[in-house]
Amino acid sequence: MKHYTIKDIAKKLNVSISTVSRAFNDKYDIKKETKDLILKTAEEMGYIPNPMAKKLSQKRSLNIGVVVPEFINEYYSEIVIAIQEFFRSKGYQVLVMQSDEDETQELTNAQTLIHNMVDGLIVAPTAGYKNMQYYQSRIKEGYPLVFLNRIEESVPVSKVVFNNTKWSFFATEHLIRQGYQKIYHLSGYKDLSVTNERVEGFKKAMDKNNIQKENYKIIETGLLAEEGMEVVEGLMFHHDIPDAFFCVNDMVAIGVMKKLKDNGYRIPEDVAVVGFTETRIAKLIIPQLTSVKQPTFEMAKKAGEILLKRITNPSAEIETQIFNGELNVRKSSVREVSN
Amino acid sequence: MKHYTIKDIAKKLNVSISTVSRAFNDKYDIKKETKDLILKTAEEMGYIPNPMAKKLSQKRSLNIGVVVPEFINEYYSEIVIAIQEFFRSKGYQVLVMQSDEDETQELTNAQTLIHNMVDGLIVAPTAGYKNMQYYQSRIKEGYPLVFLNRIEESVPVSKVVFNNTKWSFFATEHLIRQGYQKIYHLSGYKDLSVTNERVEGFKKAMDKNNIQKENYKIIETGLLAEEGMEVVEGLMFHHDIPDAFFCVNDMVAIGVMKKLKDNGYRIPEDVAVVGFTETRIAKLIIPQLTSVKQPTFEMAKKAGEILLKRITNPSAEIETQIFNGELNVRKSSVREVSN
DNA sequence: TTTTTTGCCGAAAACGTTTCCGAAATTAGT
DNA sequence: ACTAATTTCGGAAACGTTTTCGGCAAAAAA
Repeated sequence: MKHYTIKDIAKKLNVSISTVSRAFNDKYDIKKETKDLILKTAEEMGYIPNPMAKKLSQKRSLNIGVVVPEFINEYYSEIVIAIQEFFRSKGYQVLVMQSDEDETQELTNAQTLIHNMVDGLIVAPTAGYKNMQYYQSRIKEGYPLVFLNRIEESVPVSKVVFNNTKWSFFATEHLIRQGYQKIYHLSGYKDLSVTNERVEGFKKAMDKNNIQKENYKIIETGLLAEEGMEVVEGLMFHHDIPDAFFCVNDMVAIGVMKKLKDNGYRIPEDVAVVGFTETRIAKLIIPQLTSVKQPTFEMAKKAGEILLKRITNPSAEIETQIFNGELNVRKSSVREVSN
Repeated sequence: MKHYTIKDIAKKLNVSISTVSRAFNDKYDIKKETKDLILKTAEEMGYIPNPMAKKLSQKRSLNIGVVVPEFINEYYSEIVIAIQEFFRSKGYQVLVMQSDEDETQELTNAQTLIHNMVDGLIVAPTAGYKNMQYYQSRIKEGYPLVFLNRIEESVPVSKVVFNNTKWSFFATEHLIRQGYQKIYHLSGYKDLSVTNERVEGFKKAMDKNNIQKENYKIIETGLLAEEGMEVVEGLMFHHDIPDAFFCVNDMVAIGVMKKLKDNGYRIPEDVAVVGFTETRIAKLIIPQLTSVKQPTFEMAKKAGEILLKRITNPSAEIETQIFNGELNVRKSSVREVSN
């Protein structure tokens, strides 16, 4: 009922508040018996330390901030869950804020968390990178910060990223090997590092296989299924449906598949579709969707580890971790009758 | 760089710290000019008030806690986003924690948030309700608390819920009207209020339409697609595939559809499938999935409103809000050729 | 002019901890 | 038994705010 404080315990036991404080933070000199006594009666009284006071005097909050662009697509949900799991075991609490793919919101989120004295921050930036100057300043002040997944090269900060170029390349080459000639890449927002990298991988595969420029296209879209559908609609109007679509994510791929099937195209016989950043739905849709799986859990955990290292040891050096994934080939992109 | 405090400003301007404090919280007597001067120089110095100190002395945090069972299914993601949006405009920050459908974790989450002095808490309980005693105690202490969506009847607390019984009834009747005779309900976890309510609605529809007990079944599952698939597999083994499946959510429905289609069943000609708590994928899958749409956004906002009212006016009375949705009929459950 | 009100502000206590510093009590060393 | 070292503890400052109380001017009322 009433919130007891350290003072109440001290009064009750006729000891000083410093002694009581010592009992809880066992790094100080205190007789074992008095410590036990204090802890016991504190327990009995139902004492709960006030975290605000603790943070105020300790200058740390045991809180970690996470800023993600969204968590409506399961990718960032998984990331957040993994980060929470990691930090929970270390005694930290993870506060999550989402930016709704809006740069201004992202800045507000980061500021709010920092002003709330989170001990460190993991940020998956949204497109645009207008906030880099702000992050730069925090970094200069020594604020523990780790960037995740969407990265501005110029900022000297620890980063955890996926090797988009490489796996985009693999996914594209897979399509080429299957015999699909004309391949269009639906590329997500531009100005986004992941997008640019995937475009790069796509182009590389085209170059390496000597596919001429008139036989591929890069079409900018968003991350939603509807946007994939719109693109296909536009292409149908111009009688310009290619042999294969390589999409920025599964949702767009599913939109593409939907529109194609609605219009009588057979997948994969007529048109192949490949996604990226595999989600659970890839295995459930018919035909099953080929996609690149990212090691979401491991990436999130690594980001946590780097941040924690940086928090406990302020002079820990900046590190960049690049992760690889796997291409899960499924029916949506194989011409032969196989799995 | 250096974090300035209220003292620094006071010293610089030769005023007292109380005057500076007054300048920021304009409810106190202070001359307009000095206030402006203080605010201006504070701005120049890049002063940021320390939230911990503020919370410590004000006894409130301007933080709101939200505990959800998971946010991997887009339902709770949307809920959280809507709650954040609501509170952000009121100057509150929303801290999110997820319980991974685990009661112990849920308790830890709620405790963590409360110990961190969130001004109020919105909880969507996980199955089991073992933590009700804890919540009871908080409520007795006057802690602002709103329950969302999964409710224990016995606890006297403000609640925001969806009318599961009613819409489960409607969805089931829709199947009956379409001429499907034998209908199985895949019901999610037992012990969960939403599950029980939907089962109730399902049974009501059966009763009202005089469908005999041997022509329907209620099968307990989880919330994942895989579990829907397993059920179908089991039923196929016993040559017991019904005319229609009414599923606890879209993911299970999709699992069911997948397994059925893989085994040559046509949907909806041979078997109909209906989901619940509509997600984006419902429109994208083929055939499109009939599902019950919940007013996620409005429900979340209402929960926020009730909580805020309770925070600003501690004697605000308990209220229960029951929401209705809509049944979006799509191809997966209509026999006639229509849209 | 004297008294009362008003406007503005400073001093200081309070919020609940941690932690430095020194003192008392105990133990060890000779 | 006397000094030295060690253990254990209390006092008090500090963290950065808010807020109560009261004081002193200036303005208003008498």
